[in-house]
Amino acid sequence: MRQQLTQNQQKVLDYLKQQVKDTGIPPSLRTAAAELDISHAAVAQTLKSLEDKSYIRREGRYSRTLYILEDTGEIDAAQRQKQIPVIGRITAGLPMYAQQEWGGSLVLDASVYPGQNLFALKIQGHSMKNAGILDQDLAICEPRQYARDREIVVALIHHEEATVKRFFLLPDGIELRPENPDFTPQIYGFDEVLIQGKVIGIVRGPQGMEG
Amino acid sequence: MRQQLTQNQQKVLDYLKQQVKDTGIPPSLRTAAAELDISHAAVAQTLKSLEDKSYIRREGRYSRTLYILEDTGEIDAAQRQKQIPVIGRITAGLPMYAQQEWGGSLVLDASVYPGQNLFALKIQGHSMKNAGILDQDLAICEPRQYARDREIVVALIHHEEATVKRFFLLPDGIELRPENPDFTPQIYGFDEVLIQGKVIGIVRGPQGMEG
DNA sequence: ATCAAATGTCAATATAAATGTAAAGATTTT
DNA sequence: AAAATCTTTACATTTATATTGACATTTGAT
Repeated sequence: MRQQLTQNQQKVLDYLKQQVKDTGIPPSLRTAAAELDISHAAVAQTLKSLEDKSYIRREGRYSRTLYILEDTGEIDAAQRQKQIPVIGRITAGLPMYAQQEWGGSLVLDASVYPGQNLFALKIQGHSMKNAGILDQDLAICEPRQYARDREIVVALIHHEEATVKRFFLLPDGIELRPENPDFTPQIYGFDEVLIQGKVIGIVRGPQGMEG
Repeated sequence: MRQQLTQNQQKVLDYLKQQVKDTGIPPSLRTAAAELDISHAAVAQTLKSLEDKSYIRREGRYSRTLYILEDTGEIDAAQRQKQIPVIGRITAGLPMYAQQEWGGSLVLDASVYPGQNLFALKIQGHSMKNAGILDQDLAICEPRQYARDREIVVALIHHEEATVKRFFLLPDGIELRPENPDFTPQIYGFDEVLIQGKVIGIVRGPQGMEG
């Protein structure tokens, strides 16, 4: 939902719309200023406000182009919102119970991530780098007690160490394979690994983009 | 556990929540006062009580920001949600902001992605694989006409081709470097490249996890 | 290509409107 | 009695609006 406009901002926007409709091109600052009976710099400031509020868009530093954005009328945002818990960080050695600790919650788009009882897990380490999963990413997970071959899963090893790896079913056990040549695949017996969920997505924020 | 609210405090809090849900921003004291049919100072006093009981949080001495808190102490999900447009294809000639090119919108967590006028761009291809950016990912971008060295940016080449690459400023031009040995860095003159934004995050859905 | 005109930007400053704060005291609720 | 609520009024701060002038860039005519 766009922020509401002040009276003045609405007036300027109306004028812009009218001009574009009449002449096909937006007016210059000084033309608009003369018409609205204010200074050109005042117009520039109001345009800045309009852009901040997403009613118009401009580009370049000295470009004269200006686009008027229509309301997309997308009223379904509230319905598409989904809130999921972020499970506390997974440090090797910590028992799973400790991971129930509150790591906050995350709002995401329900149309991108369908499913119920999803949870998020903060990735620690670079073992899945080649699968496009980096340190500090949030892995969006769907709870699951089983896994299919080649799926990326959250697995609990020896009931204490949780990890995100690619899953392979072997005749006599389970292989958890990292996606990074610096790490080696590990093979476990069926009773050593508990599948906790399947990774269905990734959310990476600004901090994660800096590495 | 938070202290219980009085009837009046609950009423004011409900009103605040409704406003945030409807308009996206909390009302001013006097707007709320008019709506609740009391004086603005009365509203201020109730807000004080609500803050003491940790149902809301405000900051600064004269700041207008107000956060509605969940019982976990986090900012309310409705207030954290942000809707941004998804840029579909970038077609020759047309600017990104030509609304017809929008491919819908995306809901995301404002506390993860701060900033105004963010937009999302669907990644095409594997050229940024080693930066953890895969085909079909949604790159969350902050609009910017410039870039600093080593930042990952959205660049428009020859006014028609939009691409996501790592940016390097050379003495006599711009290098756009892929993060994938199968691709080669490209060097352009200053007038061949338009920076459109900086990539501040990634959202990957279930489809993107299958490759 | 060159140059003048038109245009957009920026900074400093000023003013008005909107908004938040505080104090003092009255009324109501618990 | 104590706490919560309310009103009025004065004041402080922020935000929106406006002006002026110097400057950078683009446009268009020559």
